[in-house]
Amino acid sequence: MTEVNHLKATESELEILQILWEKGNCTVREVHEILEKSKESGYTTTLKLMQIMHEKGLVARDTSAKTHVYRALQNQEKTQQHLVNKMIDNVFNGSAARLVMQALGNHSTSKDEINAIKEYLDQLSKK
Amino acid sequence: MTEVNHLKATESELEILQILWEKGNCTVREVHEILEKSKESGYTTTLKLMQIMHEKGLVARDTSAKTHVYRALQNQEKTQQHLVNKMIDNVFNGSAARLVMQALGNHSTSKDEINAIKEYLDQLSKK
DNA sequence: ATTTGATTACGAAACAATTCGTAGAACAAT
DNA sequence: ATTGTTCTACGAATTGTTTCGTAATCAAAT
Repeated sequence: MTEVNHLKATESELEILQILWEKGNCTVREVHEILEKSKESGYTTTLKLMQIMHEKGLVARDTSAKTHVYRALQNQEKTQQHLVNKMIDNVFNGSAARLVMQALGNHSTSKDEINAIKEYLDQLSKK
Repeated sequence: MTEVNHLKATESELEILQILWEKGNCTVREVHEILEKSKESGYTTTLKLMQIMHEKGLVARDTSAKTHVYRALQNQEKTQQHLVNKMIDNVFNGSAARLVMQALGNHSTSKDEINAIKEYLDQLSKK
């Protein structure tokens, strides 16, 4: 268990990681433009956040050109896993099943999604 | 849609709500003793937190005796729902299924739990 | 070459959350 | 009634996060 990771990202940092995971490589401006859609905040705020993330080792950046290019260093799955586990412990008293049902209950899920999950469960059962 | 709720609890406040949900009515000391097991912090810290939660309307308290007794005012399911939805949006790009699989993958789930979820899925399918 | 515009760097303000120390009230035990 | 213990109240320090203003740098356009 080499815990290389476990720099916990803040709420805002997660939003940015999110974008980097999806887009791959981004400039500050690109990130900022996406952020702007759902948020009110200035460009230098985004910049600062990404600089801090770099200090913390959450992202890497290429500074060879004037405009720096960032990419996520945190692994998406690991981060998701970590957050989900935390949530199960903190909010669902350790019951993954409860969280699952809660998640499926409201967040109207398509038949395809439901089937995908069923298959997944079958595989799990076999072990 | 009477939004009575939606005072968002902080991380620490959630831990306390958790305990109150499980135990029902608690004194500060009871809460603190449980908290202590997983956390390093003083009694007055817990007290202060619970006082703040009272100000915010997250908990009610009975002050008729010297030692006050607290209980949660936030509804557990609603709070869970809210947090899960937020997580699906923020961290799983809107896919509940992804969260579910992530949740089940690592957090070693018992056969009983898996079966419970399957049944639940069957019910969902029928609609 | 000068202006204009976009970029980074960075300090510091503003805000939020957590932690604790200390004082005083309540009460039980002596 | 005095002492010791447990409790609440509350201010204030500490720590963490987010926000922005300003200066410096660079490059493109005039």
